[in-house]
Amino acid sequence: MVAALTPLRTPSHSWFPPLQVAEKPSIALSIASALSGGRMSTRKGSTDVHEFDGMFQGSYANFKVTSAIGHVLSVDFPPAYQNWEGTDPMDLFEAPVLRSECNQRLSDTPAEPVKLPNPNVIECTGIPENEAGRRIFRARFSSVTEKDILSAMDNLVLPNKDEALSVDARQEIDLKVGVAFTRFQTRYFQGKYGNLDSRVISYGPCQTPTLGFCVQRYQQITTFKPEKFWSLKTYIIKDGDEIQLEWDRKKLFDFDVTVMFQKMVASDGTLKIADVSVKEECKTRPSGLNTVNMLKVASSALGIGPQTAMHLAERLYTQGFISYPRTESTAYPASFDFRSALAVLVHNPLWSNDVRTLLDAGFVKPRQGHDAGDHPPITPMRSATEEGLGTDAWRLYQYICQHFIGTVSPDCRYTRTAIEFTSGGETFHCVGYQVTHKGFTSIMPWLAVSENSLPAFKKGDSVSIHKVDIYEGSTTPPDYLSESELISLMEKNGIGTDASIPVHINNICERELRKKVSTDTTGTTLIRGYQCIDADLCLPDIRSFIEQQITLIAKGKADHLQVIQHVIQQFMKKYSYFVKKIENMDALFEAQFSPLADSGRLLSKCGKCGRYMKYISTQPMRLYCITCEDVYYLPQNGSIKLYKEIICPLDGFELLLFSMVGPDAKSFPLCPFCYTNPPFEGIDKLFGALKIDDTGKVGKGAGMPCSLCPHPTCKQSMITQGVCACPECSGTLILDPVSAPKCTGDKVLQLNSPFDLIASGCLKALHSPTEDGRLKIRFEFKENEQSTTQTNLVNPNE
DNA sequence: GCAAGGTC
Repeated sequence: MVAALTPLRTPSHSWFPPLQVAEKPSIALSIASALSGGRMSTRKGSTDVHEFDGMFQGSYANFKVTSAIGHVLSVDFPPAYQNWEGTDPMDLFEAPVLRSECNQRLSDTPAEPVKLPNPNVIECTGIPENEAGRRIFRARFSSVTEKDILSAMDNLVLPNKDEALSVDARQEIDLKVGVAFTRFQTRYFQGKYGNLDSRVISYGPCQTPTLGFCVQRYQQITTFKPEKFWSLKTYIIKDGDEIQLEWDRKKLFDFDVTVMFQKMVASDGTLKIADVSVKEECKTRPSGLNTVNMLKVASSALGIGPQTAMHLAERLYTQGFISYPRTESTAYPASFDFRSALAVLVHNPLWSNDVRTLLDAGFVKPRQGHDAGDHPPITPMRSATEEGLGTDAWRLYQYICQHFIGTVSPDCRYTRTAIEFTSGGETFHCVGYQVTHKGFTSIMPWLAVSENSLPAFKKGDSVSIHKVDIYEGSTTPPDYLSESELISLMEKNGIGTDASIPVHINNICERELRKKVSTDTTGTTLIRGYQCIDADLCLPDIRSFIEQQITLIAKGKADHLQVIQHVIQQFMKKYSYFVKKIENMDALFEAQFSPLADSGRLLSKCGKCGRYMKYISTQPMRLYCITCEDVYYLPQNGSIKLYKEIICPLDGFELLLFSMVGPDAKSFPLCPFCYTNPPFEGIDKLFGALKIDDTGKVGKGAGMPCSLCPHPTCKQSMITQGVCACPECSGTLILDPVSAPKCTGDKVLQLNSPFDLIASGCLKALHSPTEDGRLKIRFEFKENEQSTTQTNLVNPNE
């Protein structure tokens, strides 16, 4: 599972030290500590580099250990496929994909700084593939312990390209499937309904089945039909106490039959004690705490959601209070020092008695759990107080401590006494519990066995019946799916991982797909839609299918390209069937949402039919022409109003003025049609409308406002409004059409697009003419809460 | 604006 990589060059003349690259910083630290016996020096950087001297394959060597930070490469579509308008989602399945660096550079490499990425990491080291003496190994260990790391170093293996290829395949499949379905259904429903009020209607092989679990339970509840049932409750009086006996038949769904049994028992009048059984039973202590179990307890017992719980746990980890919080393992490594771990907790009055007893009288080893080959279970490392941590962090820490102490405490032992009675041919019973050893339940009292003592009964004796009643009850639906139950279902079905489960749950909550209220939501409608078109789309099998296919790649049983092609083809079939049958889902949306024509208010005349369009102000902001049935998307996160009733000379649409929010917000005019359908080919490349960021990725959502338009005569275009080149970027300064000048003689300018303004941090640009005909331009920038100004002198016509 | 999965 965990791997470190050791590229080593040992040609006879040049000698390079072994470099080890772990998958994440926490593991680099563990490896370096284990190999150096804690005697290493650490250089801080984007990723820390730990250095120490030691022996490698029989020679002295200066080791360097560093790490990646999670995945090295992420995957996305090329710019040409980023445009929602111009791309048929179907084409995405066969589109090329680009891999780019996620968020990291290895901070120390023998050659050049890191360029690119399991082979990924190998390429990152910058050592050419055919370099003489390049030797690359993989250290495989099953737990991050000194013993396993040392033995992994003695048993190095060659890197496995198949495993890396299977990860790449999953990325590509998830991207193509998710994005294609998401874009199609978002566009389809946003183009028809005005009150969906969500930016996207997303689909994904993890998030959708997760939502499916919630909706499935919701459906069980709403379609539940309660049924009446009846039961016999028989009472006796023993030693002055009334005792209620349970009927072995529990309940019957037929009243007349229940009455018949009641008469049989009542006419007998006595109960014979048929059996008395006394058994010693035990409730076993927990095994080590892993992430998923911690999240379940946090949600159900502490009321802390998965996302928050993970944040708290990460903070507790970085502050040294607990061990690494992301782990699947519930088994401790054989070498784990429980005594030291316990000793850390001895001074906290809350559990000092329990801990002292365990240290003095002897503790037990935790129950054997599951060893996933990653980090040990989550364990307290340092003593803490509530004041030092804050309430919620403290409650989580307290649970982690109690759980740990529980794991090394004895099992809880109790005596279970069951008495069996017969009367009129019917059998009844009562059960008593008597705890003999509290064991771990004294530190985890919520798991305690509840005691109830029974008077002494002797087999063969008889007692008279005090009364026998009929109890009428009714079956009840299950509760809404709790977060804790959802986590269990996801884990059981292989949906997400310990790291991503909180993210998926958060996604469906944030996108308002899952609500606890008992009303239909977009989420329930979506799932009902999949159910009637292609139920596979919202079932967990969709994830297991992908996982099972890419496992073939990882195990070298199938060619990665063939697997990707096969899986993509399956999804293309599903996609085209879904598109063909979307009206079945639409029938459900129609019943729940209002058509665009009934939403919003009239604003701006359509250039095609001359009638006013509807402005939909719920996100995403857009215009809808009822006559033409066309939708025009607007810039988001701001306000929009009509702009001086000016008509775009290119298409006859009425211009709008968009204003961003905030104190220094900029405004710019736009034509609703041009904005998403730029009239000039290559506009994006010519004028930098689409921002290219540091990673070379094209920014999304930036359309063409008038201030980018190269129309030669229109008063709003860049050509007529442009003043000069911007000294800060490659753009052009444009006269701001609306900002009122604050000082006489000054005019407020803005860069060629509001996106540039934000990108360069420029708040304002004021200009005033100078005597020699040039313009004095003062720029105001804001960085780290500090405002600075810069003044430039320019010739207006250059 | 879109997936999932890593980690900060």
